Amino acid sequence: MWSHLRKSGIKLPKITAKEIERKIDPILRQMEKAGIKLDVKAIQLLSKKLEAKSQKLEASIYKSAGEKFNIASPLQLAEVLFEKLRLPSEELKRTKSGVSTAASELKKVVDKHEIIKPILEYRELSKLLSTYLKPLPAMADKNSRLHTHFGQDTSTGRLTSFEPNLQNIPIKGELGPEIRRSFVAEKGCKLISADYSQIELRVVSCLSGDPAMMEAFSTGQDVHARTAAELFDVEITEVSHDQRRVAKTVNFGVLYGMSPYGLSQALSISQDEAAKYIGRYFTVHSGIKDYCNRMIELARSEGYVETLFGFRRELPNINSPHRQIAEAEERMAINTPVQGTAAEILKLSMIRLADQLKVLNENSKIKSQNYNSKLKNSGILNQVQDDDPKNLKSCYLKPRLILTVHDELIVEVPEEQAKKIAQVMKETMEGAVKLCVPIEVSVGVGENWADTKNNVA
DNA sequence: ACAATGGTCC
DNA sequence: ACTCGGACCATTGTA
Repeated sequence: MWSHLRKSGIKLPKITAKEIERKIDPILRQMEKAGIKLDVKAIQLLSKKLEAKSQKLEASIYKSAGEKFNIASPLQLAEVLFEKLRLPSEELKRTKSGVSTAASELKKVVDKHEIIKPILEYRELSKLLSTYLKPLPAMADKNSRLHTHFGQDTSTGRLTSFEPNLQNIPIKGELGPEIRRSFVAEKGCKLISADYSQIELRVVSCLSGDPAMMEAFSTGQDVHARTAAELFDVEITEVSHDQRRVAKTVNFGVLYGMSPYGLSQALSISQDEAAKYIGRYFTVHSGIKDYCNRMIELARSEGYVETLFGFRRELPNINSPHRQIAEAEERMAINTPVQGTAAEILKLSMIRLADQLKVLNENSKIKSQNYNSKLKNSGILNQVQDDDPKNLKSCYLKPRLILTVHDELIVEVPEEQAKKIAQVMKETMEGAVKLCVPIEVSVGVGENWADTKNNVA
């Protein structure tokens, strides 16, 4: 499907999607076994703090409402807000059971009543408490490590994480970093996080061959700023925060097969205005537009689309007479090759990195003698990671992959090796595939997951 | 046990 | 009326 790209500066490892799946499997099992350490004390402290705050909010909500009710029930909440308190609901979305109480809707009436703000805040805290703060400590093993399970059966080739899902740990807001601070490195070790910068946009620029977008990446521009410059017809240096935000949303929208409605919702603007942006975007980026049309046509005639490495997704309903069903699959036809190829690049980099780490371990000058003294000094003989206590020596202070979050890899390494391995990760990931544009990876080292984001290695 | 609703991540 | 890709999980409320 992509053989025509071979002449466009792209160079691919001789490997198929199936082989990638086969090779990634033992790596995933090793990562599951290794797990990631949770600072149980810290997370329980945070939990207590937020619980107290949550109760105060609860009381304040009951007071504003003039009655007690179940805030977690959309049904009861809607009744209180839109019947008892008579808040205007005309502008808000409906669900099957009545007016939607989704945060995106409640925000529209936040100025109409004092009760809305505490509700939104209460919701946020409830979410964090019930999904992360309370359950995670209970799932940690005797060494405080969390062992997720990685799944490989998705429609685009992405990996999943479950029981617990460690791919949706909060990062946004004030509390996100607080929570991520509880994901820590073992004593004497560091976490290194390396993530691909705008990998999906780079992939689509390459799959489409769109000259403007390729140029943006090839010359190291801020791609969202550039898009903003194009959309608003200003110099790239004169782009405002807001213009860049809009452009960023449009860029993401492209990957999802955006419609004027979807974009209007995402940006809280009118559909007309959204349609203007889309029109302008596709005028400047006709290569992207052609890509979208090509994928839809391909799916219509062949019944499937493929990623760069040949992962196939069937789209049996793309010729459905039901517009809504057909259009949904059209968006999949656009998105799957992009998301799927990005996933393959990440998996390829995992395979390469696992090899690199193995070599590094075998050549390591830190031999068993040093291990022994290190172990004694650090006093952690009884809290290391491997299931088999007899293997303690060989696995402590051994760099290993422990987590992946779609465009990010996290390893845990002895601190004295952190700098070196951070560099290895960056090079390995950036060189995993040669696209027609450069691939950039940012790396950070820290004692915990949050700190890896502040520290450029 | 299951659908609906809502929310977290990339 | 509906509408932007891919996941997992908690809670409510009904069957």
